[in-house]
Amino acid sequence: MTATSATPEKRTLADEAYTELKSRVIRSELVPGAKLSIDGLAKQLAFSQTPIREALARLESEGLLARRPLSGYTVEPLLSAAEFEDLFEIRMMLEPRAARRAAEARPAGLVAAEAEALKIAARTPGTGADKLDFTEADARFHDSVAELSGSAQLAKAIRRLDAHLHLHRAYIEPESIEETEVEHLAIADAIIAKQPLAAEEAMCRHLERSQIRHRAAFEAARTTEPAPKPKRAKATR
Amino acid sequence: MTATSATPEKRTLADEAYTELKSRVIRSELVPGAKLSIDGLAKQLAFSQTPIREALARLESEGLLARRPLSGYTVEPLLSAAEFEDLFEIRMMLEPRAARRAAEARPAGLVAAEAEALKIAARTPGTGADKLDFTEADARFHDSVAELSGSAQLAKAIRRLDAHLHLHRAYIEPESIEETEVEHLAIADAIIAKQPLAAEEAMCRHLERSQIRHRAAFEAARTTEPAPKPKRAKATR
DNA sequence: ATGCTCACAATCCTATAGGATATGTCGCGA
DNA sequence: TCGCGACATATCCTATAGGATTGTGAGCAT
Repeated sequence: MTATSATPEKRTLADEAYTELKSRVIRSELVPGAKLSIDGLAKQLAFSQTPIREALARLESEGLLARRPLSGYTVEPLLSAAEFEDLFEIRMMLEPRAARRAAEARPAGLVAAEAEALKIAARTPGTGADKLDFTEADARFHDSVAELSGSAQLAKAIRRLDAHLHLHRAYIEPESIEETEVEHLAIADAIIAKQPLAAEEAMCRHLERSQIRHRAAFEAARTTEPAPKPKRAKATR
Repeated sequence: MTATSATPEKRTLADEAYTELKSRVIRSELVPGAKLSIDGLAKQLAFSQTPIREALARLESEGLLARRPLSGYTVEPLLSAAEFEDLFEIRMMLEPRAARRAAEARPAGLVAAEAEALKIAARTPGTGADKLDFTEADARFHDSVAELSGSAQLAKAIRRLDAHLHLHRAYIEPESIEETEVEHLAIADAIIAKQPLAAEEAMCRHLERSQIRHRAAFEAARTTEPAPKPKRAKATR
């Protein structure tokens, strides 16, 4: 879940199914409204129903899927235009504060390693990278800043917005990768230099520009596919 | 989930198990660190393992339980003092804004009904009510304000803080019920009167005072039971 | 007496089959 | 054309069995 997890944790089949299904939703292999059949997925992924059920339950509780009690799971729709704006409004409430707190006094011991890790996280994948790679790198950086805020609650709140998940479902502007990296580095530098106000300000500006960059792509995604209304959403067998 | 859901939705056994277990955690029948045995719970609740697993998966994804892959589920610890302060800091970022937006222009159609509902939600249970009733009433009011903000994203973010859940786990100051109601009514009046700044300010003050009220109880809870360290946490059979 | 190794029991995880119930569709009659 | 009832589908739930892993406790060596 966290980008900084270094433990080689044991992975159960339920975890496997969870990440696989989540990935499919994010990369739009499962479009909004699509129906998910439990034993269909079980056969397809080649393990039994139990781990599938657990994965679906988790995804539902995260808001990616909806469950209608005796009818099955379906994929939740994309963010509306209003929800998109709301999402960034909330990010503007939380993330600049996280950046500020990350730049404020912290135990000065492991700063060197942290600084290094942060600079690395700020980098975006170069040429030849997938769109998804870019989204994930961006998510990792924002997660890192949130973690460095020192507030587990704040980090959790930011993570649960699932901002990058929603953004990638809508689309990505690949030509903005370099801009993003510049802005990330500005934030990272301010944090490392322990300049709280500069970090807060840099995060603010980054979010504003990111919102503008994504808005275009988002509008495009909404208008090009205005809900084809398939009356029989084919179950993913 | 939402306090305003009026649909008589169908409830599966998994839902049943979910609410039952969540209730047990909130009312501290299941203390932090307690171990949850799957087939123990299945026998106790008298249905099979599958719905139990689904309920546990959901609770884990919400952060109430922790899962160690081949060892079972355990109840997550209470908020630490720092996390308690962080939680209120985040609430201060989100909830006053929600109150402001709720007071801003909304479609003027259903205002009468909404205003009535909000005033009702602002009331706290009178004498003879359980502590849990008070917590739930408080949660309902804050949820109502969040919903009235018109931003589904903001409402979701606030809801996912699970603020009242954490507070009730720690304890409640029953003598502060009247103060709470007064403050709630001030917020509700400002919203109904469409005074955004007043509503924001009232929510701010309410949160500040609420933080003070709960802090005492919270400190007490933390000091009176400083983790008894039971080396064999008894599984709830 | 202390520390280490091994075996046992408990528990979790997975897999599979089958019954009960609700949904959605199709066809029939008014 | 519209409403009603039966069928097929799909889901939810149950039950059970076997493989895998963790943690405990006994036994032995030092």
